[in-house]
Amino acid sequence: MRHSAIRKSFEEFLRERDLKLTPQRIRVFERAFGTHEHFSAEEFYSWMRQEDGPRVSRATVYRTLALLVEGGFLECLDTGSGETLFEHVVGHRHHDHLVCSECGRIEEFFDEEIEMRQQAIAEKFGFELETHSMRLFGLCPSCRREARRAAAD
Amino acid sequence: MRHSAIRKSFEEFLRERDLKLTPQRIRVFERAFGTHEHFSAEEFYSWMRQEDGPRVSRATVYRTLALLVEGGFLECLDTGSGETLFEHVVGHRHHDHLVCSECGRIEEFFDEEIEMRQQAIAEKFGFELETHSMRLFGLCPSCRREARRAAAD
DNA sequence: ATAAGTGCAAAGAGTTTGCATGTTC
DNA sequence: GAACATGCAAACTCTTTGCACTTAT
Repeated sequence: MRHSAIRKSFEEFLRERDLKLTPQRIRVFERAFGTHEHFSAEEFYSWMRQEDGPRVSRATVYRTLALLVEGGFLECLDTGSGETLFEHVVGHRHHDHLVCSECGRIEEFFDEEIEMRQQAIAEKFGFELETHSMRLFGLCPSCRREARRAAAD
Repeated sequence: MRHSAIRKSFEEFLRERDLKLTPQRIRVFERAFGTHEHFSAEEFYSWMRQEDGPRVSRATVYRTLALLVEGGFLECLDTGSGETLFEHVVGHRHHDHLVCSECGRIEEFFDEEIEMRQQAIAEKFGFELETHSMRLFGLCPSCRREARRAAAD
C-alpha cells in the first residue's frame, strides 16, 4: 500500500469512530510511518520534542500510539525489556523478530512453515488464532565475535 | 526430575555461587515448585503474605525469583500485559504458550518442527540462538462460544 | 568473624488518568 | 456549540535500590 493510501485509511478510520483529525494525530501518524525503525513511546516522544511540527505532549503520544495499534496501523512488539516497542504494520508483510540479547539489534524474518504449524496448533486446542508474537533471542554476529574475543583473553 | 533432586540442585546452585540457604529462599523455592500455575511477582508476594511460613518481603520475592531465573529453575514468560509471569522449568520439557486474549487462559504446547526451523533461521542470520519466546494469541474454546452467543443477540 | 541476606521505604521506569482548557466538525 | 482532544501534573503499577540491621557459614 502506498503512503497516501495508508494515510487515507487512517483518516477513514478516524471518521468511522467519530474521532477528530488533529494536527497532533497527523504528526504522530506521519512520523510513525516515516521510519522503518522499531521505537518505544518515550523514544517517539523525544522525537516529537526535537523535531519541528505541532507540539505533541507525552500523554498524546501514548494515546495516539495506542489508537494506531487499535486501528491496526501499528503493532506492539515486546522485547522483554519492560518497554513496549512499536512498528508500523500496514503496508508491510507480517514478520517475526530475532533479537540480540547483548546489543538489542533486531532482525526481521518470516517463515511460512512456522506460520502454518501455528495455525494447526491453535486449531488442535480449539483456539481461534488472532495474532502471535515470536521472538528468537541470541547473540548477533558482531556480539558473537566480541564474545569470542573476550573469551580469548 | 523429582522434587527432591530439583531441591538438591537448587542447594548446589547456591553453594557454587557462595550464596546462603536462607529460610526465605527455601520458602520461595518450595512455593514456586509447589504450583503448576504461571504467576507474577506480585501474585507470588501475596501468597507469601497469606500463607504460613517465614516472613518474606516484597524485595526478597523479586530478588529470589530473579535468582531462580538466573539459575535456570524458572523462566519468564511475558504476556504483553506489562507484568512478567514466571513458571518453573526444571523438570519440565520446554514448551511455548497459547494465550486466550479474552480471559487470559494459558495452554502449553511443543512443536519439534517449529523448534528446528527457529534454529535454522537463527543460523541463516548468523545468530547464536539462546532462547525464544513464542506466544499464540486467540480466543479459547469457551470465549469463542461466549462471543458467538453475544453475536447472536 | 565475615560475607551475604533481609526488610523497609524511597526511588525509578514506563504508562495511564482526571481535569481544566482548547479545537474540530 | 457540542463533542471530542490536548496538556499538565499527579497517580499508578511493576520493579529496583540504598541502607541499616540480621543471619548463615
